[in-house]
Amino acid sequence: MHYYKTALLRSASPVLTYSFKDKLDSGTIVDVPLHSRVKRAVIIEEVSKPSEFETQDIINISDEYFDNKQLESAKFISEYYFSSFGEALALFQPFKKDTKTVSNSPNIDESSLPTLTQLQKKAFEEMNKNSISLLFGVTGSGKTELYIHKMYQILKSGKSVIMLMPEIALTPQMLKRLKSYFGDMVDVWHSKLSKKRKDDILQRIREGKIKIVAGARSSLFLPMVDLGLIIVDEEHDESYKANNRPRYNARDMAVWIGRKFGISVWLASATPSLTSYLHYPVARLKKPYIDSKKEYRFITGDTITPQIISALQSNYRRGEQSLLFIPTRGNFKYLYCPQCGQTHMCPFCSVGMSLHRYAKHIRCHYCGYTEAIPQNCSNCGHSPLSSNRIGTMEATEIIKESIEGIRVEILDKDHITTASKLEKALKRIESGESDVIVGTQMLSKGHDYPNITLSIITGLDYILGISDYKAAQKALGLLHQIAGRSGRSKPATVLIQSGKEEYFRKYIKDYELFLQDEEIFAKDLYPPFRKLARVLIADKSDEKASKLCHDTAMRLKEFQDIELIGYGKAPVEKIAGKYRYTILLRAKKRIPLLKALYSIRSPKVEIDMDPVDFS
DNA sequence: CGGGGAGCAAGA
DNA sequence: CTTGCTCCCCGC
Repeated sequence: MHYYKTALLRSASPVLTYSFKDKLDSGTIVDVPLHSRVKRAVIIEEVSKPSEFETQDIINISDEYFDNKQLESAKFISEYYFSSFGEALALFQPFKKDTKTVSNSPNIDESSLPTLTQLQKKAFEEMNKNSISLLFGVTGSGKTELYIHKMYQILKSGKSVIMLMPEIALTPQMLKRLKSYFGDMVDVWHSKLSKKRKDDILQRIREGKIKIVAGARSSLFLPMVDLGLIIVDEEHDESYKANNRPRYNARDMAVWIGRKFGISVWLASATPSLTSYLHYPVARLKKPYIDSKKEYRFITGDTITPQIISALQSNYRRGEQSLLFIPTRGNFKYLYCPQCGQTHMCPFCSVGMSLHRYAKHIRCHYCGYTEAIPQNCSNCGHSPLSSNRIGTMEATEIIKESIEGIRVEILDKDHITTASKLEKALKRIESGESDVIVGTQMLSKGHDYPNITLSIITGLDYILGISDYKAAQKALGLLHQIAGRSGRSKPATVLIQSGKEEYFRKYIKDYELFLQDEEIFAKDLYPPFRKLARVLIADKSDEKASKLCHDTAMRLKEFQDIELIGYGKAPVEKIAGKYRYTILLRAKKRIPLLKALYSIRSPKVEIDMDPVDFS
């Protein structure tokens, strides 16, 4: 009889030991009995007969298995991101035994590939010098052409490609474009595909027929035959971080997998994260494809002002298309100065403090420091401070009331719920059936709107003031991404609603200059110079949660080489009837941080490594 | 995760 | 003392 440690798929339980008459390989997926039910589990390793308990027999051996790379990656995820082995393995799509694979290098005519400009060629060579590198290319500089050339190169060597994109940037446009070069060797992958579609795609991936997958973060775990390249498009995007267990970051995992298994990794963005900018060799791609004229003008106010309406109106009369950006209305309000754009900052964390009007205070989401609601701006003394925010619906109503006959397209999470809705909306925009596009962050991700001649960005000071160390990166990123959506074919105006003209003007033309200043801000405080971890505690009993939070924080306080930034009520105090508390930790090195976190590990606390969401 | 035993409250 | 229900432990 043989004995095996097995991980129960999707289960938070630790690995359990089962027996079987034959020798089994690590990674084999089997059925095991548990509590008189049948569970899917994965063979981890053979062990000697356990003495403390009677083992049960494995019921069935499936023809599916995880390969060694998947096992190793899952092990890392479970250890670094604090999940069970079974939860981490459940991220992966298994291989199937006896699958016949076609491992040919496909026949593509190199001359059919898009021609690269001199600048693109130079960036391409630069990118190929290292196995992991960052393509820092402004919007419209033609990053996709470089992807296509690199994909061709990888395919020619008989290998395959995963291209990660933020879910909502996964447009039919991109797929169509890739298909025009690589035909049915390309397909998509995301969580909303039907079971049938997924099975079909999986089979073709396993057979090696699909050599390029463009997909959301879960695509990283597909059973590609001989993976040679991972592209992470829009690498700065926070949606690469999973917000439930395992709380992995797909961008960071792409790099980990690349390093570990010798797979090339291309990170790419017009507005890269400070972390990637400082960590990886950078290839710059500066000049836009069509270098059209863009004029930046700053306007004041904090809602849809008459100035905005009149700008929209005159652009509409000229028969031109406009774009209006409105920040997503988040869970939190921020007090900011309508005069100078300043938000009240936490003296300890250098992040904006959020407004809790019912509790009559402002609070830092990192350390919990609170102050009475200030009456005057801490920067210029102006009073009163503002916390007004409007949504896409209200903005649309105002526009429609003010400008007769104007056709408005709304692009936000509430209106664009499916891929087909997005496709239809983009079609209406392209064909000129819409005069104004009103939208949230969704506007900034990957879509092209070739005819926009007026972009208006509202509420930028609100973004800059949110309680997040990346607030400035988000605000500047948005400005670059949205401004980059306009003036693709003709001169365009960008109206920026902000009291911080001097600040934003400095960085409009060059995001790299911003990153250099951001580096100074992050030193000694934030990633990549410091590691952050968040502990989340939730319980139906407020007292229990509060006590556990306090006790855990006290235990963490004892550790050397880690810093307890703060602990207490979470910014969102209650979800689904459970009271929420958080602890935020900072450390210079990951090892002492992980050590401390392992000591408090329990089913009652959730650990979030490298958090991006602090709510 | 999820079955089932412990432990406690209401019912007869 | 039975029945019902929640919580928490632990599974192999």
